[in-house]
Amino acid sequence: MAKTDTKTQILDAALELISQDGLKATTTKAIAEKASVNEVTLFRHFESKEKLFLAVIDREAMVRFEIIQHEIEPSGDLVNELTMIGSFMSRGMLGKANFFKLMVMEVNRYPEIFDHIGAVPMAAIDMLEKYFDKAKTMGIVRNDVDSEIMAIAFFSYLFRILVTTAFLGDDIFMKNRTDDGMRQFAEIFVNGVAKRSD
Amino acid sequence: MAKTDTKTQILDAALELISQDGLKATTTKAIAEKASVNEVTLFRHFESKEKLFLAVIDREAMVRFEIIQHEIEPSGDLVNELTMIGSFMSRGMLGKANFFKLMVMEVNRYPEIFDHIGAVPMAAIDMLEKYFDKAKTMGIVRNDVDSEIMAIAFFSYLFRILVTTAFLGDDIFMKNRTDDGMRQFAEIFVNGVAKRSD
DNA sequence: TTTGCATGCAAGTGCTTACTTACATTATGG
DNA sequence: CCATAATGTAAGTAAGCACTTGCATGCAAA
Repeated sequence: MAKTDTKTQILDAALELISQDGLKATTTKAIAEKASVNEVTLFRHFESKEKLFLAVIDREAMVRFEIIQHEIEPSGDLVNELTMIGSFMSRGMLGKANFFKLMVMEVNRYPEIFDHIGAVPMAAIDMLEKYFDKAKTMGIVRNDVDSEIMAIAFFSYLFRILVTTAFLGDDIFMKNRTDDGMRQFAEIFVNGVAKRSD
Repeated sequence: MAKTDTKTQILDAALELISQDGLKATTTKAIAEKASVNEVTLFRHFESKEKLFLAVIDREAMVRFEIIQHEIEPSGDLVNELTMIGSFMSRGMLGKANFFKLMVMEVNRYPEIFDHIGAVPMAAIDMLEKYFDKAKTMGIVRNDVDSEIMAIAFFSYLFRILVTTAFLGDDIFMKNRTDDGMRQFAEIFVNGVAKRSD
């Protein structure tokens, strides 16, 4: 087996187990077993459990989703577009749910993780903010509310899905209605819950 | 020192430390020190670290906030009322942030915790749902969207505050604008972000 | 074939930590 | 003031775990 493959296997196993049980409760023996390698091999590659842990973070933090990078031009149909953006971002973030949980659980003991946790959410909020800014200039979104607040409000719904899925296995509040819920949320977000006078 | 006081001190210390570092990473010695009690006393009261942990959960799960129990009659001013309800619920939940974090971190190893995690959120969502139902009959809220979806959408904003505060120390997204943000969010939630034609 | 490198295997070391035991000390209520 | 219960102190035990060492094995390139 090539060296790089072994390393990858160990990193994968470490990510999965540490995100499940926490760093302290995860043994190097268990990681090695999950990676189908000898425990000694683990130490030969990473020296210590802590360095392995930090290597996991380094590797995962590298992979940004390009997904969120590019900006989106508002088309006019806010509800439809936000439904798609929301579903898209949600899927992207859920792909990193394990890593998110791992960081959040260990940030107390490793404060240097802190900045990584916010990175993806901040990028998502940033993209949404720009989207709303453009929609304002197009005259389809209100001018009297800060775009960042809009972005954070919208993002909060996605964040709830991420957190519940990462920590509890699935969206315990929406259960199996998550997909349908996104459209209904977008509807509320765009038009509000208040009854229109017209 | 009376027996009950000692027990309480140990339970308090255990809650604080375990919610910080996780069960496995928290030592009985550290808990005893924080509680200003001898380590042996801890074992005399709780037999084992695990039983102490479960005792913490039992105690905390007992204290429901009556806060959320009673229903609220919509007054007509949705934005103002939801701002107040949101701030109120948020404060109530933040008072249990440590316990929330503890449960969420250990639920993988102790699945029996699961039901406790959802209890408070479900109660909050339930109350909001009833609130929107009543507001519908009063004709101030749209009838074409499910009240539960509305409740979950609104709750998601509170949930984000809870999670970020519990795990990261404060609301990293809204930073120091949390209070002001609640009103702006309520505004968006009630009236939507779309520009009105009228 | 040979050399070197990655891995496996077996055994062990030293430290931490949950938990115990035996005894001394303090506090409290009758 | 005495009896009893609660707590402190000191020391130790047993187990788990991170990490090491020495050696054998297989594999791939020269």
